[in-house]
Amino acid sequence: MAPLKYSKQREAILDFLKTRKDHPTADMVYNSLRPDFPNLSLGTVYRNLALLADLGEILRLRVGDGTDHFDADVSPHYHFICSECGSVIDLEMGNIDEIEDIAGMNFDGQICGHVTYFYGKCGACCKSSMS
Amino acid sequence: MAPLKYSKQREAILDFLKTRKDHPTADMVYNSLRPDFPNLSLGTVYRNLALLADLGEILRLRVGDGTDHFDADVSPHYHFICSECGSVIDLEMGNIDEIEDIAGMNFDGQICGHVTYFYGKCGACCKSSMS
DNA sequence: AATAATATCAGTAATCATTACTGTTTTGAT
DNA sequence: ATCAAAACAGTAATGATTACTGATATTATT
Repeated sequence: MAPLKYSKQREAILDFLKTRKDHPTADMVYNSLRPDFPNLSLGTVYRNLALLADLGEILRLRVGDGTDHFDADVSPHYHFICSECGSVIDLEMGNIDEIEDIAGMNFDGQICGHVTYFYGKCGACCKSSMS
Repeated sequence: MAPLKYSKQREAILDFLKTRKDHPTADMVYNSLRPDFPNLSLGTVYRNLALLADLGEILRLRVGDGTDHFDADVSPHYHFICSECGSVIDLEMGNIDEIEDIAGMNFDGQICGHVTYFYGKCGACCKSSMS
């Protein structure tokens, strides 16, 4: 209904996200692209991140630190958030979709998805806190 | 270091939360208490909810709808969020703590917690959408 | 019961992430 | 080359939350 037109800003935002494994926020994307796009608008970054997330080309991560993070890896996987440094890290783990079956056992609605974030102290923070 | 003093506003906020199973937001708490506390301040509600959450007397739920919900039931349990009506519903389900072990298998940090929210269509919305 | 110290309050202003608006520029089809 | 509309930059507005300020309430001490 609303044909999508090309924009080099959107392409740059998606390309940038694909080069990163650290799940940047909108503001990080904005600041990283500013050298190449001196008059890029923060609103453009937000609009395109929302659009790409709606299209399913990226993931929007609400990790609970007050600002959304984004991930160009849309394959099913989970995330860990370090309670100390705040970094968001991919987890390599087997699937746990059976938790939806467990959750649905005594529930009269339809469960069709879940989000899970793991918390704790990341490897780097573990090392640096050893005396 | 900072001795806690009694306040009837804080007591009322906690008491109110204990009467509810629908996980109200700060604004809902505020509006529900206004008849009894005509000059209650929204800031007071926010401050006390944050304080109670820090003390572990209530849970802060970041369900992803942009505004935090609160729960006076601090026993371990999970939540379902209806994608249609937005209601937050307690789930009665067995424990799934083994997902932390699964997540930790190929991870070099320490995992000490997780949050999981289940999404879908609640029982009421399922019924009302049947023609 | 009066006093003093300070936690808490009400009311308001400020902050921060995000979204909406407006007039201009780009895109893509004719 | 022309035109409709998608997208833009820049800015204003929104909404949830937090911080500030001077007044009030609570608690311990006299």
